[in-house]
Amino acid sequence: MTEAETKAAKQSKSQRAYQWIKERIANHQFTPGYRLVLGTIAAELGMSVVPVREAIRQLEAEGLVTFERNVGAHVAMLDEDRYSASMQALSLIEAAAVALAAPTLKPDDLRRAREVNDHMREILDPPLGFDPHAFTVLNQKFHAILYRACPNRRLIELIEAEWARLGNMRDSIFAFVPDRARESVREHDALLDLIERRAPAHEIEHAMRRHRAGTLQALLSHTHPDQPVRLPDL
Amino acid sequence: MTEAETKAAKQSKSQRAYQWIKERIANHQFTPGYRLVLGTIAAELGMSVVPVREAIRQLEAEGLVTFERNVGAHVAMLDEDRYSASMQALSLIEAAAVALAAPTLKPDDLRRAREVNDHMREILDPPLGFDPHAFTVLNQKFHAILYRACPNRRLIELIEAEWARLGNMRDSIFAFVPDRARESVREHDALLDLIERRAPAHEIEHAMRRHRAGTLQALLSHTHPDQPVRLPDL
DNA sequence: TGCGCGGGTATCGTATACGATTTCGGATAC
DNA sequence: GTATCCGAAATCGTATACGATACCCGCGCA
Repeated sequence: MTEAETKAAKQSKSQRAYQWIKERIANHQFTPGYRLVLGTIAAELGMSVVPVREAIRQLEAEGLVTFERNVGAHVAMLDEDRYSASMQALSLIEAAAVALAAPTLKPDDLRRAREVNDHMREILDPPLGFDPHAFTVLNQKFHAILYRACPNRRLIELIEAEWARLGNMRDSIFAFVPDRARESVREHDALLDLIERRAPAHEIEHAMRRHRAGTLQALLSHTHPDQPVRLPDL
Repeated sequence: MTEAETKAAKQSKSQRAYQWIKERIANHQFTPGYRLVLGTIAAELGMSVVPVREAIRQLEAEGLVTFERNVGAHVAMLDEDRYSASMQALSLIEAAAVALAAPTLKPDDLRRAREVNDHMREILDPPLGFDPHAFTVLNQKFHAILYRACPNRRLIELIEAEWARLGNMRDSIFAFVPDRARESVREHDALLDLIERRAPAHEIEHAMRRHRAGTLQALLSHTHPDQPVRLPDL
């Protein structure tokens, strides 16, 4: 038995189910609204329904899954209002985290962030067409470098939980609004400049809020081209 | 069968267990570190262990309970660092929520908030000694009036989840540091003034952050009188 | 043709049962 | 007297079983 197998065996089945389902949701193998049938999942994982139910309860508490008595579980579907609210919450929390992280960021972190952002810039105009998924992955990486340096662990947890909640739709934005990608890269540069020159925390926080809000705004104006700006901003 | 009973019967046992345990934690009937034995709770509630396990898993996901494989569940115990981090997160999120809520607060809301705060001031110097618990209840009420008006529902959810997480220790602060209560009442007044005169959002947000941070600071200096200020503030 | 109505099936909710793991106390050796 | 080991008791983890509920579909009736 390998080390990995030993470790896996040590994990409870309910934990395995939890991770398995969460992974599929993150992957988009289970898309919003998808029905999670206890028996089917249990069979697929070679376990009984009990651990699967527990896993689903946990996911429900995290907001990734909705659960209805005597009906079943579905991958959570965020309507537009909820999505906007969640995105704004993420924006506010992440901005604070990055502002707190800024003074502790090492030159090496900044260098890595710049590398990622340069890579993002490079794939903006590729020979074979823009790849929104690749861009999104890099974008996430860029943000993570910044907020993960935050000394407040709880904020990091909250950011990542919210990030997971938004999961699905979040990724599609650069597919819908490729112009926003270009703008994002510029804003990333500006943000790194602010951090590098040790700008005051409130400036960094503000820049970060505007950056996230801009992305949300872009998505909203795309889905409702007729409606005016309506972000209740801070 | 009464209406209430019908409704109760319609709820799943796992939901009842969830609420029952959560209530006890909020009550301090189950204090941090208290061991939650599945069988005992199940017997007390007249159900089997399965629903109780589910309930505990949900509470674990919310951070109110810790769970260790093959060992059992305990009411979550926050060490000081975690507590500070969580409190700071609450401070940041609530400040944003109140800043967003401020423009929408009706004169009636403000009047109610003032009433609560006046009540808090009254019980600062009572004939029979200061009652920190009563003060805490009013304090919570005061804060809730403000942040509940926030148009962003998700922020409200996050605030209340964090509030529940902090639950236990949070309440004891005014018992430890009664002077902070006096200061709190003054800050509440100042905050209401800002809101009433429609101060810019960032001023309200800042005042709110300082208010919460001040309370945390008071608690920290109380538990470590020798140590200097060390709040990584925004 | 359209609309209830009833029954069958899929799925959920929970109890019970039992093997697995940890914990704790006592016996034994030093 | 202290440390260590062993076994019993407590508790956890999960499978299985079965009643309860909701959903689907076809039938009868208007």
